[in-house]
Amino acid sequence: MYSKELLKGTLTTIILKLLSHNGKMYGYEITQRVKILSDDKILIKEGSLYPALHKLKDDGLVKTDEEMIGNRVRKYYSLTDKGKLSTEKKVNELHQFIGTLQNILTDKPSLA
Amino acid sequence: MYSKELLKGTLTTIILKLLSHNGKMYGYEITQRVKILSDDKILIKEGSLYPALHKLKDDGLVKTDEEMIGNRVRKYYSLTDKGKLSTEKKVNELHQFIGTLQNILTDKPSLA
DNA sequence: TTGGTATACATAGAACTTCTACATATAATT
DNA sequence: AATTATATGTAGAAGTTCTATGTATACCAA
Repeated sequence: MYSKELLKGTLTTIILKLLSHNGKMYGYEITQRVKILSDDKILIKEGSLYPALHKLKDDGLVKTDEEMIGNRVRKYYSLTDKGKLSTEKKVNELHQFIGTLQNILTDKPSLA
Repeated sequence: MYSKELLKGTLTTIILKLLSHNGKMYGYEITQRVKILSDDKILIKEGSLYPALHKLKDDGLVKTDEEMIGNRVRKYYSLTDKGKLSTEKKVNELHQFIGTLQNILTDKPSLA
């Protein structure tokens, strides 16, 4: 399990990227997918996930549709067009940030 | 300039790594070094840097010594033994986190 | 049938980091 | 004389994620 602080700033991008890759997902599914992809090192809590999803919806980046699974409602999230554009930008930015971080961790100028 | 949130959780590790690499540095020097290493994309503000440095000192990871430069005091920061151990751990953790992030951004399981 | 675990969504309030904005002061440049 | 760069620092705001809790269904084992 990573230090909690590391995830800050990346959670939204992670969620968007997973939705982009998988079309539509529901909340619990996202937590499980991240758990698997991170080899159990990133465990997203409900208190992190749902506020993040609600904010994405408020911002118009994702939309929801509900399906009945047996007796209960499952809420699927998927990207809007605006969300698709935003995902691309955020993923690019994160890739660049990772590159910059690696420069710093080796203390080499970016130009090298 | 990156979205501000991305830096969260990595600033302390960046500071420690720079101190590890350079022996001793003063605050302003750290901001300038990060500016160069990040190609102007990470601009650490005083309000971020000094609280972070003070916390590192409170936690015993860095120590300070002051030098007179002309009429003014310059405060140099350097790693304690505890700080050196901590730096190694944090840098390793950050490298692993970056690897995990890259897996997620390509949506591949860690084991692959 | 009781208890525990997994699934599934959600909120309130705490904790933490970084930011904006401000304050202070010297040195160098225009 | 005014501005910019150097240099350290604090107060309070903003933002994200976490802990803890609540609700409910489904499944399995004892």
